[in-house]
Amino acid sequence: MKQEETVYQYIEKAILENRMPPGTRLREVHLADIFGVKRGLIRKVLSRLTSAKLVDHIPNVGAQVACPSLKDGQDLFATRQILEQAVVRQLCDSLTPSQIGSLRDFVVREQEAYQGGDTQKGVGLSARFHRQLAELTGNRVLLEFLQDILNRTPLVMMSLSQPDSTRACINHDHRNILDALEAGDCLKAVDIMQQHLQQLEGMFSVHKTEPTIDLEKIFQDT
Amino acid sequence: MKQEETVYQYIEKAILENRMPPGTRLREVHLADIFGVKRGLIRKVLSRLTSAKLVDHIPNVGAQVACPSLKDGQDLFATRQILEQAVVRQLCDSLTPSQIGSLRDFVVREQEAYQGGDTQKGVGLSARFHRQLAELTGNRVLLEFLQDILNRTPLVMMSLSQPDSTRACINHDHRNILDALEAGDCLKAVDIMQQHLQQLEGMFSVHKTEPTIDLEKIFQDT
DNA sequence: ATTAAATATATTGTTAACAATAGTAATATC
DNA sequence: GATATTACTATTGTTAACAATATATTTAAT
Repeated sequence: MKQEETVYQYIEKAILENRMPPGTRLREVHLADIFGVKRGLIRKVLSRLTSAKLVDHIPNVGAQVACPSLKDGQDLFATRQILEQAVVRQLCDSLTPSQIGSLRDFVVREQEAYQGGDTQKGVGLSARFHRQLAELTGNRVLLEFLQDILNRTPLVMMSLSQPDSTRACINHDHRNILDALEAGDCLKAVDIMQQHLQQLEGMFSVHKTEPTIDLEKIFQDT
Repeated sequence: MKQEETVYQYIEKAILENRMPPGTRLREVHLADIFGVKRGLIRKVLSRLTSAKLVDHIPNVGAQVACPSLKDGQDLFATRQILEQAVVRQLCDSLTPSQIGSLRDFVVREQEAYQGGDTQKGVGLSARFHRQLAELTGNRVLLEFLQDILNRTPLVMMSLSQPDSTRACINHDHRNILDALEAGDCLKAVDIMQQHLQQLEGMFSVHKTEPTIDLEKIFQDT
């Protein structure tokens, strides 16, 4: 495969899997040495990751793993609600039995991963489930947008939620969504999706408040 | 302003205003000469325009103004329906009188442009109206996605619609949407938006069919 | 001992030269 | 004359050296 693509995916994967916490510096020569490539190539990759909002770039200083704000997370989830509810609504009267079957396979594999203690894999498969739903609409623009959101979500959760919170999709919700879709119960399917995402959002938005370093307050007693 | 940004916006503007038809070759040295900048800078700009899908890039051959397919246009409009209906739904019970006022100013300016024969300006202001609605939701992710769609739309219309078709937003629709929003009639506002976009989409999807160069058919009598 | 200034180092940003590739024209071969 | 081969030109892609900037360290001054 094309070298640039390989390096891009390595770094992207490391960010998505939360192996590099937000704020981690990404030095060009360092990365170039690690992957055995020239600095120019790293530069292109970092530039792409920056426009994907997985990396923050400060001119003349460098790149670091992105640190999404609380508002970023809220806007992300609000938009995700819009898109995923639309996805479910559209799939409700268009899914074939074989498509439902392949979705059920996903859910089973996801459950196995969680039960086997492989949370990392479970989280990945959860995202894949949501992605798969979008893909089945056949709308590539919609898929692209949702993929964008799904990619940014782990950083949001990492930045803003407690480390002990499980951060996983609730598996039975996925199953219930499929049941409702199979039954053609559109309203129910949308409703479960809505609550499902709301619950996920609840995992971070409660815990941390916007880090508005309010200098006023800090120096109020000086 | 930063040189790269300036050049980016010049080229972007030329594409958005349909001054360069889809397929137009964008040669690096040529552009570098025109803007009096180095080739490396042009390269970065073209790369960014490519990920914005305004430019197609063929490895080792070069860049050209993007040629969106019929399916691209359909997916774009389907997603736009989802986003803009959500925007209207959200604004229905949150718009302040002053916000409605500033939106009305937009519509007036748009109408003046069309009546003054400046279709170019009118089309631009139409897009600005839709953008403004999204901006008033305060959701930056949503705005980013809709802006992306609005930017790609002129190329879709150019690629796929008849040259004589007016390609403009119907001005009174905008006014009617505002009226419904002001009256707090959410269902009506959404309905007008839906029809409005459907009408816009109708301007291209009817006219041209996917250019599936079906070699089978061409050589069927040989 | 603290602050300020100067120096050194590390890092990003730019560019000009080179390499690789694709497209085009010219030449040779049948 | 049509086709294949070769040489040429235009264009994109890569790289190593250089420039500019920011950070860290040292030195000097009070």
